[in-house]
Amino acid sequence: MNTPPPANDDAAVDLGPLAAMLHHALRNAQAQVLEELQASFTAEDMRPLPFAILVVLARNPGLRQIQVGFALGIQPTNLVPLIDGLEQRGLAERRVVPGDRRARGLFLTKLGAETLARLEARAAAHEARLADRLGPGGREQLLSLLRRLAHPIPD
Amino acid sequence: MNTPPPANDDAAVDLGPLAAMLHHALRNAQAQVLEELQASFTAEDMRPLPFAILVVLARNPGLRQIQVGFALGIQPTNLVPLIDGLEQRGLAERRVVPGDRRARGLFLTKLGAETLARLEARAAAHEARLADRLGPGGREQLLSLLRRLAHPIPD
DNA sequence: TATTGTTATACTCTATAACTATA
DNA sequence: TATAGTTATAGAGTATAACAATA
Repeated sequence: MNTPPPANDDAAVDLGPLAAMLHHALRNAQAQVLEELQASFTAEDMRPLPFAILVVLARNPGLRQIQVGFALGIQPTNLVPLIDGLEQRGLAERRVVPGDRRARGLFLTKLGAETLARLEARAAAHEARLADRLGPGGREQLLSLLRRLAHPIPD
Repeated sequence: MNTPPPANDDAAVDLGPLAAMLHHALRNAQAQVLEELQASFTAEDMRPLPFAILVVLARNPGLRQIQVGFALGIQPTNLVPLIDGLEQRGLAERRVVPGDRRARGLFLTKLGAETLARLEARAAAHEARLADRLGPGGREQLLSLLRRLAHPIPD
């Protein structure tokens, strides 16, 4: 994204209630963090969304597409081209599931596992940089608050 | 978005490092908050991005497109169809700027100001709901942490 | 009848390149 | 030569409807 006010202008624009809206703050923070993570992935020609799929496949080999989609908030229909891409690059593969001929079990290839190891190292380094920016305890507190927002909570 | 794990499944999927990544938490929280804000805007047939433009125009009448884009992190080229939409709906208008015949000053119409008032009320109500979910002081703390993420900070 | 995966399609948001009319 | 706005275009990401194969 065209990251917003790098806080350097003189004749500042009055943002009114936007300045105090969580939606606005989330949008800006997410855009910045996404851009940084993407930048740290360019050397591997990878993006955050397919990376997330690789992470899930590594921990849950044989998972079906519908389950992967559910875990990551991706609709089955939108998952198809993402899996296609990973398969074409030789990072993941679809295999038939013994008991159910409709389903496809998803697996990381050897290349996929090796690539993922490098990607996770890059992601961890980025996360450490973010933690630095947030100060002691800031990251954990932020994660906790974000999780409360993510779940509507039947209160 | 297809909001992810509503925390009700039994055979949970292992998300590995994703579960502790700020990018992932931001994505989920942003998707949920965006969806809620959009839902609260549907009665006015409005979306968060053009709403943000209306807010800025209300506080900064006569602002040029390039300045609006800079304030909101929208490229001039992507702003054009957004302003077109607001203009076609009679909510905002482009006027010639006295000193510079290249530029366009942006203004809210009367209808735009009236519509915005209703939208801001809806946005404020949503914000209050989010604050409830975050507990005492949670919202302010979250805003502070998010702002630290949004600015790379030349440290 | 329901489920898994798929195709087709559309809309929103963001991105780059190149153009116009001014300055 | 640079700037404000614009057009054209492309790529992600997300959304719905409908279908084939299978359960």
